[in-house]
Amino acid sequence: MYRGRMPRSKGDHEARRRDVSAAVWHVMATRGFAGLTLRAVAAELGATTGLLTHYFPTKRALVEYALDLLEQRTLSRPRREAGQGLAAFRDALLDILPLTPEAVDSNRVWVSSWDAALSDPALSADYARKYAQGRERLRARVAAAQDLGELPRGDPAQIAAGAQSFVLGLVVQALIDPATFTPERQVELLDGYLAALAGGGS
Amino acid sequence: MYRGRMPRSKGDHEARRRDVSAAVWHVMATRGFAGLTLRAVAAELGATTGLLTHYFPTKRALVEYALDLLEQRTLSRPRREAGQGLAAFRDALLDILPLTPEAVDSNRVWVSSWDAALSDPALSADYARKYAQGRERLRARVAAAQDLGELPRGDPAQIAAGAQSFVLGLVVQALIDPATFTPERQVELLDGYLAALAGGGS
DNA sequence: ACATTGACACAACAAGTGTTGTGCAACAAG
DNA sequence: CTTGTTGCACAACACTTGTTGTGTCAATGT
Repeated sequence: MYRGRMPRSKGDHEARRRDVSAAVWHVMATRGFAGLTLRAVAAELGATTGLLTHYFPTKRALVEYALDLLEQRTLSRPRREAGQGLAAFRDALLDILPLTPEAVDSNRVWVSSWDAALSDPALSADYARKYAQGRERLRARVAAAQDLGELPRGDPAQIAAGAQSFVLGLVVQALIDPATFTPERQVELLDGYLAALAGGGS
Repeated sequence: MYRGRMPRSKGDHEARRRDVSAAVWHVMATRGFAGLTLRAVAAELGATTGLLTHYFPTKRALVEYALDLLEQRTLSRPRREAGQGLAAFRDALLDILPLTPEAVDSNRVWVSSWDAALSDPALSADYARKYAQGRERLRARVAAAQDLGELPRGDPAQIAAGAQSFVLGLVVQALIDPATFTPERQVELLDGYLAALAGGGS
């Protein structure tokens, strides 16, 4: 006996894949990477596992697609771009922090996936590449700020790497202890860091 | 038919529990939290799952014991204590970084457990508490450095929180991309950070 | 109107999981 | 030597997991 819901019309294959991926995203954000099971995703979607295997041959393919989509969405999200030089550098760092609920979810997924990434050399290398790209973007902004005289001279790549570490650690702290690391506190800490970089005023 | 190995003599119950926990530790460091299975631990130990259930009623108890032991061992490990003031602050931060293979393993286990911690409010609160303790210890060292005039005035708690974020992010980067973030590079980045804190010299 | 095809539900599968129970060996106490 | 007790192997358990196959509905092309 068939008691399924009305299926989608044809032709929106890719759109449906994104729907599925969104469900994956939500399950990961709430239950963590370890709690990411096909049946949980299906339940989140109000469907069965048959739907999932229809759109993705294997679980790994599903997760990879979801992570790629997350990265792509992260890259194309609306960014702050209020200023130039040091302000632009600050904006880029603020964009990483979990200051909004959506950003919290994204970072949550991110951190959760580290466990799997550290056990899988291929994934690990992929992550290393993505972080290196992020560092390169930061480096360009550091150099621009230096040209404007807003940051002291010094290897911009090293400054970028340090700033990336700083916000990355801040992300982790904010996720684990959101009560202490409120959005205001995060911004405060970041500004303190930038002030120290700029030259040590109080 | 019984073909078991020679069992230990009696009375070393707690010692055997630590052996088991060491195996847990190793499995977590190599296969990640997701790969931590009772049979994997048993195999690592050259035993069966029956041994594990003999010493621990449930898997959760086993993991909790292993994590507690990790924390305890981390707290009681030999620490650098070369100097005072800013040097002591630096030493405390260096102690966190994965500069040695053992420290890499410890941090590896740590990062792996974040996934589970973020999905479990109780664990999450526990981690938040531990991090807060670490911050408090750092705060004391910051204050001491300020008293010596080696660090400029400013809220020592905020400086400690920032430094903790910095090293924490550096830990993650070093684990994911050890080729880029070699021990020397890590120390270099940390010293750059401290130099910026101290007042912005190149 | 009919055939085809895409979109799923549903059930079953093998493999792996944590857990439980039974039983044997070695030690310790009487 | 007997008798308990500890330390563990071994096997079976109920369950969850990813995966596969089959069947049925709705949409589409002809």
